[in-house]
Amino acid sequence: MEPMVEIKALSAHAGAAVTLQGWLYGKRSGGKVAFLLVRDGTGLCQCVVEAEAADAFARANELAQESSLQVTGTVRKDERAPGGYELLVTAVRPIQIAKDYPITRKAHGVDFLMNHRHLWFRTPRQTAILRVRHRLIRSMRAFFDDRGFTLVDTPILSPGAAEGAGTLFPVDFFDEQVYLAQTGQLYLEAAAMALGKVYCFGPTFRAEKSKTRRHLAEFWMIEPEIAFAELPDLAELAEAFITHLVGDILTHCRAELETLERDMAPLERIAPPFPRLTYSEAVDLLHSGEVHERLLSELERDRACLKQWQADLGRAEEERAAAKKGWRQDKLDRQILELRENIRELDVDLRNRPGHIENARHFAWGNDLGGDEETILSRHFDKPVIITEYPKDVKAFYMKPKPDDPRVVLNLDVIAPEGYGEIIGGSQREDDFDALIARMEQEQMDRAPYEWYLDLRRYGSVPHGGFGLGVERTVAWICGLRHIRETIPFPRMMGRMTP
RNA sequence: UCCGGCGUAGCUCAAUGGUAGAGCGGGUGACUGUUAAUCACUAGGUUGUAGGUUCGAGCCCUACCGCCGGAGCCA
Repeated sequence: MEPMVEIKALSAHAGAAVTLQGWLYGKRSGGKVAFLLVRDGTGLCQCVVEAEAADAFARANELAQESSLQVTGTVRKDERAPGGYELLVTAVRPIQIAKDYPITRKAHGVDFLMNHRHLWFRTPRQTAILRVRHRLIRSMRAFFDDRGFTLVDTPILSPGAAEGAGTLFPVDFFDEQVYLAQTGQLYLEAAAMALGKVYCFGPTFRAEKSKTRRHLAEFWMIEPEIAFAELPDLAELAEAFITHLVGDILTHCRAELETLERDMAPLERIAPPFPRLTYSEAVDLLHSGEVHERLLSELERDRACLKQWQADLGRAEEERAAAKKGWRQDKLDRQILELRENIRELDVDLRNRPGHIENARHFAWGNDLGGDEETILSRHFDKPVIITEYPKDVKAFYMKPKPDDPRVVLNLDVIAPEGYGEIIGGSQREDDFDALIARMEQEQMDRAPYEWYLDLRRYGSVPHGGFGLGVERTVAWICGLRHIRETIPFPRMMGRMTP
């Protein structure tokens, strides 16, 4: 038999007879010629079956969308073929004939697609996202591996613990109530005292009842932890880390980003130094006339934009009504759907916006920065923003207060550009035994389960810290996705457990 | 938990309170270098559920269920 070839390698076999195996992505057929669009996970290839190849032609006509098959033929360069190469078919071998494949090559709604997630990710857009995710994870691990970090796996089952117990998933562990981990951090601190620089990478679980485009109940997080590191070291590491990730995706996943129609210009700008401001400076910025003016002018601009879109929609609908059947109508349908969705979204946004602007202007020092504030701050810059030194009261017990201003802690958040929200959260940890237990008492925490953790402060405590980066939010940002649910093969979120 | 929006054919959507429709997909046939092909024919419905108002409800009212995304919380 002819050599089995992957579609991505077709160009190296021009003129040769080869066999492809894969699935039928689409088909156009007629009396004298059939075009099979075959995908194999590495690419798409148009396979031309002419009626003279009678057996192949007959079999080609039996195939429906997503049937599995092998096709043999001669590779040839052709301008008209997507990808530039096509296969002139001599034999078609169906493996299994699919019937009534539910996802057609037309528009579908989110709920329908989510219910068919197991099939949905066969489409070019979804496979592009999954490839970016893969490359991103590989880049993340390479970044730490190349800098002398050791991967340490932390447990997924963890004893209750006090911190935000309300947001954990309870699990029955031999009649004992334990929880799914929401971070590996405490264990990682122990590992850092053994190995110096460590990281963990794994799933993490949050039972927050959040149904937004930024939330998953189960997501993946990579967390470095470093002995002898202070807040500025962490900020520098986070900056280098993100720069590395974006650069790596831009070099290795251009085709995928093009498939996703991601505007790459904002990504090309990602380079050190990132803007850094303290929480207090961020609050001042929110209060500033400069920001207020900008928000108001953006509001005006977006209102004009809404009107423009509504006009576009009206025009498209008129044109749709007048259009003849066929691809022209099809294209208009797509435009209309997209416009409607954008309009609905912007309309809601515009109605909420004046309130947000007022909230920002009167934001009180001491509150945690919410999604709106983050968005406002991130829109003020065109790179990720590092915000440090939040009020102690809104942060976790293990964060080290700033020596000369104990109202705040030595923490950092990194806010992604373009409104994608917080992608990194971390801190320098409290390394002093007495200060740590004082804080735990303040929070009325039960000390017993933490004795092992306190040992780290008893035996050779050193300044240290780390952060966690959310994989899915980072994928969503880099790919420019509207929703985080597309960034993970099988999303787990409130109200969604299948498939 | 709160706020807002939406539930009509397998899918995406139409339908002044007055005979439930289109496109796609499925089926049958025709046609051919097609690009989410095209043309003709065809099958396909308890309008989310339960009440109510009305001569008459897909449309109005009430409750519930489901979905969407925003707040809170967070990566």
